[in-house]
Amino acid sequence: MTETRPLEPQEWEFWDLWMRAQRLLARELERDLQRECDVSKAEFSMLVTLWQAAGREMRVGELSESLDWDKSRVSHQLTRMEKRGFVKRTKYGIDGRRAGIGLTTEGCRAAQSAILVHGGNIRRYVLDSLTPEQASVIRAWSEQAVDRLESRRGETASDGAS
Amino acid sequence: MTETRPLEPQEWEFWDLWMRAQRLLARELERDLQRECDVSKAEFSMLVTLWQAAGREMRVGELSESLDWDKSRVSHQLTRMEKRGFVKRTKYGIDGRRAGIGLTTEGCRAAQSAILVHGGNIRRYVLDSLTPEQASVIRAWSEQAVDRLESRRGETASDGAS
DNA sequence: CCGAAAGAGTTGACGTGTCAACTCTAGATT
DNA sequence: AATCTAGAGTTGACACGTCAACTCTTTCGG
Repeated sequence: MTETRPLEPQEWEFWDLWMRAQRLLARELERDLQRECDVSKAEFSMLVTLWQAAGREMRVGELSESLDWDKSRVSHQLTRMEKRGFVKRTKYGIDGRRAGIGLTTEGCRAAQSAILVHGGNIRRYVLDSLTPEQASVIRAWSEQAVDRLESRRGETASDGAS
Repeated sequence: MTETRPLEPQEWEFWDLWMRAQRLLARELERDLQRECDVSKAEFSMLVTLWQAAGREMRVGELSESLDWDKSRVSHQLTRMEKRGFVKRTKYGIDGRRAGIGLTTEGCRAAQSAILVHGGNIRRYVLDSLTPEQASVIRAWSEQAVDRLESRRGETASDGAS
């Protein structure tokens, strides 16, 4: 019933342009982060999340929730970052509970510097060049999109808004 | 040097929201494409590009240019898609020239169906829910960003050796 | 107490993406 | 003509992401 006619050329062009802008921007930001801090985007996300936990150890499940990453993705990333010396898995007590995750000193250092540098890049590449109107439209669109897409996940779950 | 003060909390929040919207949207679109057409995003891009070449064979270099992908990325993707039977590398004549790339019958079929389905999803998930004002602001921002980022590509030449 | 089910985390296989090193040919240099 | 070099394409190593299968502990039902 849903007539699936192909996109009009100008629709494709619009979509293509938009996606290209996102891709180029993401590429530029990630390259700079890598070059200036020797930290990848995935590492950055992980570092920020652990950094925000302010020294407290986090469980894999919390990281997964907070980053909106698959648990297995978190685990793989932790393995890589453990090798790099950014994080450590610390076993819980004798009760056999699984690992808590914490930043190493090296991880803290990297997190601080990366947050500063990356924040600066975001400001320079993006925020500074947005007109107030653009910013407000983009914010509105983002809210709209996130609402729609996140509600889709829990379909039958509680409304969440309390 | 530009003073690199950390982003204000509301700036982070804005950036975070925007990125989350992009991420959720991309995830949703890719999942649907995968589920409905059994075609990944990378495969889709490749299929579309070859499809637009209207049966004509393309060289790896042209694909690389047209997709804005690294040549090695193109080559790896071709290898995978050759295994799936979507594309074939056809050797040029006896002059030893390298491969030309073409869609197989199977590839054509997949391209047609994926373009239809994916286009429909883009329309439903995105285009239909954009107000004209949002669309025009997003288009303007995208143009602005693409201009700035694409012009930057030439000038980041590796200096050092004068 | 024993065993099934549930929850947390890990692992392996594989597709994707990047970087650097490599092969092969063609055209330029001498 | 012999070689050097530039361009095209491939390959291997490794980081990133996803999916399904697995381990281990806790918990719940008999």
